Amino acid sequence: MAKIRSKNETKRKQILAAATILFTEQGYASTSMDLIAKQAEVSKQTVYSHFGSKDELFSAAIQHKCESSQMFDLSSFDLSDPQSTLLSLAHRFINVLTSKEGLAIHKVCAFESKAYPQLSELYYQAGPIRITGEVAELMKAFNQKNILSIKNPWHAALQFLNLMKGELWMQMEFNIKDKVSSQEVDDYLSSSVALFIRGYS
Amino acid sequence: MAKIRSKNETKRKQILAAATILFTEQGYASTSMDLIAKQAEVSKQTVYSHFGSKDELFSAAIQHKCESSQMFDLSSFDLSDPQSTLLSLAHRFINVLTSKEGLAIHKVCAFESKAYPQLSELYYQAGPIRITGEVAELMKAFNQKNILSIKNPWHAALQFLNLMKGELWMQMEFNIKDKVSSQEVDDYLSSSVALFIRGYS
DNA sequence: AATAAACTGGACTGTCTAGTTCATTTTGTT
DNA sequence: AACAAAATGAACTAGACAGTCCAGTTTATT
Repeated sequence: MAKIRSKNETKRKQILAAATILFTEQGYASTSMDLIAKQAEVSKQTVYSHFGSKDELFSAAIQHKCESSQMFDLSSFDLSDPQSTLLSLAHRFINVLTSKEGLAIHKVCAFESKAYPQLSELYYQAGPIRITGEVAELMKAFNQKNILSIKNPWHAALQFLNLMKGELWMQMEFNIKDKVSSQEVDDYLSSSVALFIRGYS
Repeated sequence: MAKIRSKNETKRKQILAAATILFTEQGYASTSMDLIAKQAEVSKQTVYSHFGSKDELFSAAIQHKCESSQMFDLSSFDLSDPQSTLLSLAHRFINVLTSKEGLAIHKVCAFESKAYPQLSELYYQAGPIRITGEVAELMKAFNQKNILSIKNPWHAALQFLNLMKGELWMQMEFNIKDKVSSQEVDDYLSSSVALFIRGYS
């Protein structure tokens, strides 16, 4: 007469959601289990019943975040006009990069990389590496159609993405606000796309 | 009959040194005042006598670090051969960037940028902005001597430095080791310098 | 309806830490 | 030598936090 009841999946999700927000916003050390329980509208005991310890919950939260990260879909890109294609890609990349969520998890994983190497590796693979890989595919396509002359698509993808980051990334990383107009960003991206295309013609 | 005695400057330096190491290695929250005192070989009370609180000590440590950061000296560069000049600059930049110290303070300032905006701004100005400014001067010189055609030296400096960062920076940020041989770094830097020069010829 | 597991809320333990207090010792200055 | 400020070390306060315990309540399954 097994009366096996499964734990409430909804509560698990609530806990994970609250933990993800709090951990990425405040980091591991400054986030208490009491606050997570409160934020998740669940008793502390339930938190411990679903996730055994603070460590486990932190890992689960970061992992969850990495798995649910949506990627670019680059299949619909028009290859014939590299200038506008790369410019629109650049804008989309910058948007993802400088989103509140994207920034927060990046910071936490970088900061806790000593204490949780496996987590930062996970994020690294699910985030930066995956995006670079997709852009590298695009670079390969540009090369195959003789639109650009790219010997090493991986390098080209890294170069492109890093070029686009520019100053904006650091400003976001350091929480420095409103010093650059969107006009300035547009100018920077345009000139960087132009540099990239000239360099690979 | 003033018997004014100044506090021991050596001890102040010891405290600051210990605090800088511990704060950058472990972050603000995970570093205790007791440990700092122990590491500095000084009593806890002396720490509080020199620096009023943990906050003040943290600020002083970051500020100290920013002030003592040594910069590039770009005056000795040979402008006539941009390829080799930029390549050697790239290598020096990468070395500074990926040094243990450089990484540690970068991470802490990024992570604590919400709690200590003035400190992250300080670091931002003393580090990234200062370096970019110096490289921008070099770009201006290249342009004035008609060696490269650079309209916006600041943009060009940002582009150059971000290009050079490439994958290595992220690997260091996330503590991912020994996946890239120095040969691979050399290749990446060479091809990036070439891209930059082709783009600005 | 009966049952057992999931959940709640609150109290509790042990540990850690920022900051204080104080009696004692060291040290620079006159 | 005498003085006073600086430094020590150890104990102390007060609060936070991870994790546990428990008595009572809800809820899914049989």
